[in-house]
Amino acid sequence: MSDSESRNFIEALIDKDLEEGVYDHVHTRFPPEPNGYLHIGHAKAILVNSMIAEEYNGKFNMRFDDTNPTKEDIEFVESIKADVKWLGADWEDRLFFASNYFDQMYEAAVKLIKKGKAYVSDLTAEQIKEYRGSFTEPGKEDPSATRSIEENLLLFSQMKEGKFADGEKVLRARIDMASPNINMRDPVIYRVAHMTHHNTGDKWCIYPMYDFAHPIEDAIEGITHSICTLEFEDHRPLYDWVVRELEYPNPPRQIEQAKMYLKNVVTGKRYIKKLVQEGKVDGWDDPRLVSIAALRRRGFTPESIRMFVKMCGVSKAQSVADYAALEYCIREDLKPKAKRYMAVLDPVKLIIDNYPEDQVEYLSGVNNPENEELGTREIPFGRELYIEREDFMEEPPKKYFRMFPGNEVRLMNAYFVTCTGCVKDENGNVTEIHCTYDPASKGGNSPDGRKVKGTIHWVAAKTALRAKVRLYENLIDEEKAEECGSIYDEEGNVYLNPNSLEEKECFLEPAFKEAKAFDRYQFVRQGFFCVDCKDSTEESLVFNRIVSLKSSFVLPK
RNA sequence: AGGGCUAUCGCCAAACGGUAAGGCAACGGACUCUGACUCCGUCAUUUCAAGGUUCGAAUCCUUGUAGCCCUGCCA
Repeated sequence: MSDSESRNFIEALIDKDLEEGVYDHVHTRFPPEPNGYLHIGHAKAILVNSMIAEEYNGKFNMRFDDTNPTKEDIEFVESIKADVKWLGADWEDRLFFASNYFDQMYEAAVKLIKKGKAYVSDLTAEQIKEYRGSFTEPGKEDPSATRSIEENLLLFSQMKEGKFADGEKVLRARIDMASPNINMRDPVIYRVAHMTHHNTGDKWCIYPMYDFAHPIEDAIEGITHSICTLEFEDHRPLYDWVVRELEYPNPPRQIEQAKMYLKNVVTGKRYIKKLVQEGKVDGWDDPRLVSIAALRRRGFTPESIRMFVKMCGVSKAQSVADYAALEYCIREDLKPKAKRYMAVLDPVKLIIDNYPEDQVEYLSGVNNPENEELGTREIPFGRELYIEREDFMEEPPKKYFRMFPGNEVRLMNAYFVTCTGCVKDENGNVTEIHCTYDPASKGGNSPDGRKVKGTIHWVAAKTALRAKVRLYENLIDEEKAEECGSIYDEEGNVYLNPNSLEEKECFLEPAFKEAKAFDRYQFVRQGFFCVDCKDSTEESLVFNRIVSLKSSFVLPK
């Protein structure tokens, strides 16, 4: 995942493990709980795990950590699988569910009880909390802790058999009620929950807690390096305790890395849910969001997200990545892949006065000058065209080299034209621009070798296709955020400008007739666009702007 | 008795006692049938702070400071 000179801390740890013979191979996993949609933050977890496996010629597992039926839903399993697959993380035939290990987990709990390392507690949730102590005070011994092994075994099997109501009994690990690490103060490892599980149905009414279940899942699957996020650092002693007490031969090692955050972007389920419910966004895959589904619909490629994750790197320092870095990655990826077609987003008519009235001719255009494999296409040309309103100025500032009266420019792939003037309505708005063309400059070059400084794009009026484009604005100018009605999170960070979706009617060249969902194009000087797979129909295309190009000519004040 | 973790350019991030990589962003300039792209150049005498050890410190020691996480029968 990076060059040999520059190893991140995870690679350094793995290198050391391999060198010292702690492990002789590498096996990682991505263990989501199926309780929501995946977002850009998960992409890091997925890709760091899978890329490490690839790098070390190891294996990568997909595993649903479904140990709490109260929060999970089968609905999410398929969407998570689809997203992980789309990102290119390959679990081959290793798709697992923690719930399939419930028998082994039960046996593991019995083993702990037999070792005197676990006991059934009669305390209520409130009492357990009270007995746990606080940051500055040690906890108190659970009165149930003195029960005999036989009694514990009996009680635990009764828990399993459904003899107790939810919350009536729990199984606790016996560790250290005075530990400065609160996770070690006899953590609950099994609770009673009479609930139908999406995978095991009504077979179980007791379910293992994360801290107990996770190390067992890893150990069963032969995971070597269990990569998780920083907030689990305090849980590592417990993770190690579990695999040690259960006497697994080659226990996995937990490694914690920082989460990935993006500036001015929401990943919190709570916030997104609210946006969806209030109708502020179109759903979990609204292109303004950063769920994997939204990024895909917006037009981001899996390659670009992989590039982004690599670029951001791995460390333990809490950090917030710049959205600009993600945009760089998609531009970089699409540059050689996207066909560069012409589209006019803000049209104004251009009339070539010396071009024959009813003539239509076809001109050849290269689809991507940087990638010949993308071929060429025929573009119809005629007397009346549409050009971008911003490509004409009656009184141009210095260094403006597009169209203005008296100036000659190139119509891309077509002819040199010289602007002769414009027609305005009673309000002074330009309604028509006039010019003359040089028939000798067909194809975009003049035989006499004269140069023009400007090249502009165009679409022939008669054959133009109409479509809808959406221009998203997700990089928020913090100063203007308030006036555009932005939504803030609890800490006051801007995370969505609800007005940032601007829809425009635009004109396209006829070649777009072939456009399909997920086709990506570069509209000359307008950035990269993707055909929206959700909203496009046979008759009407809808494009989402994936990312804009860097700023072009900006009018001087 | 509180514990754990982190601090290197606007944003990521290397450097593991031998004299501060790289990428993004930004800014100059060249080139151009996309004012994009590409190219070339600039961008940390200094690593949260203050002391100390050393010929030599971002790296070791001391004392501070700041941020994040932990008192679910969530993961």
